[in-house]
Amino acid sequence: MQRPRAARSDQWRRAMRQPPRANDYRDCWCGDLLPADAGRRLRVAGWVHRRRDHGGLVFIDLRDRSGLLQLVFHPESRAAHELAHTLRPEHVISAAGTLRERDQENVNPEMATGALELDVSELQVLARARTPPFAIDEEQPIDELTRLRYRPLDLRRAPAARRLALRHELIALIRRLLHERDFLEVETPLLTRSTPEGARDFLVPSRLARGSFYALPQSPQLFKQLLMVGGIERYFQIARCFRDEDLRADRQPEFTQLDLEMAFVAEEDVIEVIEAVMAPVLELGGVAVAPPPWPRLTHAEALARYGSDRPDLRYGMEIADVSQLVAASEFRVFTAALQSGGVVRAINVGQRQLSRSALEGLNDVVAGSGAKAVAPIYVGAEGGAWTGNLARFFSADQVAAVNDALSARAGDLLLFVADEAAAAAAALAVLRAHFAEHFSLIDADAHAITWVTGFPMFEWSESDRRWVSLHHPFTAPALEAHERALLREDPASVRSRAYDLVLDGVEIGGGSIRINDAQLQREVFAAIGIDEREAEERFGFLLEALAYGAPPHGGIALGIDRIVAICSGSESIREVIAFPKTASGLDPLTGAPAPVDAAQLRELGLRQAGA
RNA sequence: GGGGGCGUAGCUCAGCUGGUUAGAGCGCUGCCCUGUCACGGCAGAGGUCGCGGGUUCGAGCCCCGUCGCUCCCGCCA
Repeated sequence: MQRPRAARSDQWRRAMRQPPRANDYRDCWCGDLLPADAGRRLRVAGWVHRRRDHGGLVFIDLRDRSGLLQLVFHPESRAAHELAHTLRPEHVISAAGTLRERDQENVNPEMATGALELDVSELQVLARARTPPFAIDEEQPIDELTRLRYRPLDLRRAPAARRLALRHELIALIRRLLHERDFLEVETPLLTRSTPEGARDFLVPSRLARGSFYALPQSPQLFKQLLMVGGIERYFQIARCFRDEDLRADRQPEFTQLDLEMAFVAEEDVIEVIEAVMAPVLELGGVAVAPPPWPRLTHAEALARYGSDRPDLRYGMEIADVSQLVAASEFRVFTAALQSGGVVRAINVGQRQLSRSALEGLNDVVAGSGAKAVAPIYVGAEGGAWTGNLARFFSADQVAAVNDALSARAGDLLLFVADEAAAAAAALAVLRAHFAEHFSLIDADAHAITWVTGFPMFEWSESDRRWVSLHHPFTAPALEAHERALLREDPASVRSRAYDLVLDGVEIGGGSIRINDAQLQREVFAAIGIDEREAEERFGFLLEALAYGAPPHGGIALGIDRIVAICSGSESIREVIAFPKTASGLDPLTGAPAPVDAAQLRELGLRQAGA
């Protein structure tokens, strides 16, 4: 097998801003030394990155966070030279000597300090290292389980260190920009009470109140609203959030949000702040998006044109609704779907020839979306007439109208889905994503960001047999005071004042204008089946706070992990979290979660069920 | 909860249609080497083929189960 060439450049490492305080270990960083430093007598410390032992001369590449520096051991410095033979990768050493400029022919142009080397006269081994389970000095991909099991070693590798450094830079910028805009960073409790709506809570048993439990927060939502009532006016937090649900590449049981809330604001105020903060953050992260103001799509528009409420705008193939255009056709699949209240929608895949089996395979591609089938039609060369065995069901006028709606040209492949609106949208969204991937339509450097607004306030939950909040129950409805009866009478018609931020088809944040009136909050609770008593019991503290003069307020939460993942080109947010968990919620490093002593359980008043 | 992919040396992988003693590169150990920078040379060690069961004269390979990793659906306001 061809062995991938190890990265030889350590240029990515950021220059350290100031030298370390000189002590017994070191007085300089490795990676920052310049030719002007040649001649200095200095001491460096770090890990043995690589060793090249010639028997006579010994070369060591020494690594610290700032980068690499070559150490040379000459036989003349006998003690150091002898000790140098015993060095192995990842041993921790401190070395003192004279920094020299290398002879011209010995310069390594691929190394930031490649024109320099430290002529070592004194070597101290601070710690020996076992042979690491994988090489630190290569970029070769290692099985993720192994990396997590040995995460401290993995973090020594350049890609992991680079991602953590980027994460820090982005968060530091966020803090600075929000500080400049008069936001206060306020911490909120991690031990709080369980709330009924939303994700499953992680519970923490109470020792002092036996039989009762804290919950880890799914987000600081309620606390930030209380901070608004408390007159903080502009709050933010880099907040850890916890949700006990099944995991994905972009979901961890604990994750980090930029949580933010503002008083006396409407949608535009929150959006303006986020654009002002996130534009420079994305720029620093190397993600080039259009300058603000960023585009807005309504929820309905996003579903109609892209089939998804988090549309990926990096590629075209917009969906067109052709229901009216084919209603009079002879094609029973279409007309039957329309008669039962469904829709016929299509995308134009462009000049693509797919084999018969590939076309049939599309049915499998959309299978998970609930739609039954995909009907492919090719646009022929002659005047846009359709080819294939479905063509005969459509009149020339119908063909022309559909071609027009899809901007179809000769040779284009059109894909139709006839189904209930939601299933059709989902299927076409899957097809868009499938072809974007399959035909490599997405330029690695291309990014597209958009707001999605105008969400429905509620959606019907078939499993719970009730309306549930699409965003959360504290989101304000887009209703005038005299329209409030709609919350009871026609919940489906009510829009909320929520907004999502979508980058490259990933929901990176969402927020809303909140309810600041206790009575309206009660009515919204009632609409989702939380009666007066339950509302008082679970959310009494919120209702009480709202009753004491709550300013109009709203905010947003942005997924820091997802943002850093996109900025660093990571497939999974695990890559941008120092100590992540596996897809089954385990930490291979610590072994968490783990059983506890019976005594610990007793103290908490807990007993294991069964057994 | 459901579906797909993966699991062979410390790491990354190969292993044909089921057939002799399971291989490679890197790493590791020992020796040699004074200008290397993925140093080089010589020699060597290293395997519960994830685990359990089954089929077979014979299983790394086929079947069943199970565990782990991973992706997706459900779920995640």
